[in-house]
Amino acid sequence: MKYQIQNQMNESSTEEKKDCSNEEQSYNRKQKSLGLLCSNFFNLYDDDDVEFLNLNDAANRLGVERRRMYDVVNVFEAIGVLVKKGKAQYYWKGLGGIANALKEMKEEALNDSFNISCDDDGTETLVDQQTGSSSQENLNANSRVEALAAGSSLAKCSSSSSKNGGTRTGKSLRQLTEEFVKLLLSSDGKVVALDQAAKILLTDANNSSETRCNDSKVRRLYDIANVLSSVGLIEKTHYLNSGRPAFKWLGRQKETLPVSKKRIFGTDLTNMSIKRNKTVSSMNLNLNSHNQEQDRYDLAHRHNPFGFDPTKLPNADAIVKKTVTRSQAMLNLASTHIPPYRNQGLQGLFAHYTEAWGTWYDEIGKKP
DNA sequence: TTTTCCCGCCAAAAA
DNA sequence: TTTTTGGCGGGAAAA
Repeated sequence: MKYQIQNQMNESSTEEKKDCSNEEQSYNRKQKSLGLLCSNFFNLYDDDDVEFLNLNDAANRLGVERRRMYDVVNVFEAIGVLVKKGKAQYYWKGLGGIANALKEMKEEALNDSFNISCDDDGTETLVDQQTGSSSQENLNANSRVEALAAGSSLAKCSSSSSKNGGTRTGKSLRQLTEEFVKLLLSSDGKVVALDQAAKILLTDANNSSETRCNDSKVRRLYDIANVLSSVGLIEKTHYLNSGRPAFKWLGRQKETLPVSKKRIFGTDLTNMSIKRNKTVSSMNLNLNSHNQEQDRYDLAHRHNPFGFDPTKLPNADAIVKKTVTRSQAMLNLASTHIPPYRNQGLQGLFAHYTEAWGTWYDEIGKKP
């Protein structure tokens, strides 16, 4: 997924660099997506050396307005990727911070009154943890999730709690993210439909006629889902055989992927600053700020999916030789051991990495 | 047509 | 007061 997004952006950004000098640029919503922003965020900061980041700096480097950073940052905070340290200052925990956050959220979710469990024979059981009784029944997913909502603290807190103690009405994106994650954790790996999640998380017990309000807040669920999906915690799917959008919890599967610590598969880190209904000529594009050094960097990296050109490094021959030997070993490993990813996208991603590495290896091997 | 979700207004909160 | 934060919903792209 990460690769697809990066690559998609890379292709489009390259195209745009070709075109923007003399043609009107059409708006492409995918280039501005929160998911892409998240991927770029990780590519930019998910490095062992990064401890703190400044929101303004991040916005500049990622080429987005600061408002969009808040959308991402709040979700990242909820899942433990970031910790706010001060005004526009955040401590970067990265993927490593997700485990603890999930552990805490799982514990909180388990403390809810109802939980969905699955017996050895696959029969789903709705358990009332307060009475200890259980009733096996052929509950469909809707009724089970609704029952979960009725008995869980999710429903209770959704109507009244305000984690930040603020007086703003509604629920913060961070809070909504936490509750969404808890709901998914409670789903025990089962698919949760978007509208069900909305019903559970967004229904206000104090206001029974908030359909319009919830319509608005469903947008927030889309935002959250896109970020979580980008990080690899959830997978977007469809609910049963209907076309309704739904989400499946993947957990931290993505951490098994070869996540690069360097900028990869792209020459641009920024989301394109092309706005709806506007053309490039009217925009103050970050692309225009590319200096010659940046262009050289882009050129050097354009066909190198691994973010560096070993032939330009000191003692390049030795390094290339070492790299080639290592890459051959990795290729051998990859060809004999393909991780059994549950999700086809990840399987495909692994295959794509292998293929990309092989192609690059061949090119490097041909260099004199 | 409906679904998805980017965009930016503007008010609350913080400095 | 100014600046930062982020709720919110319009409306356009995508399906």
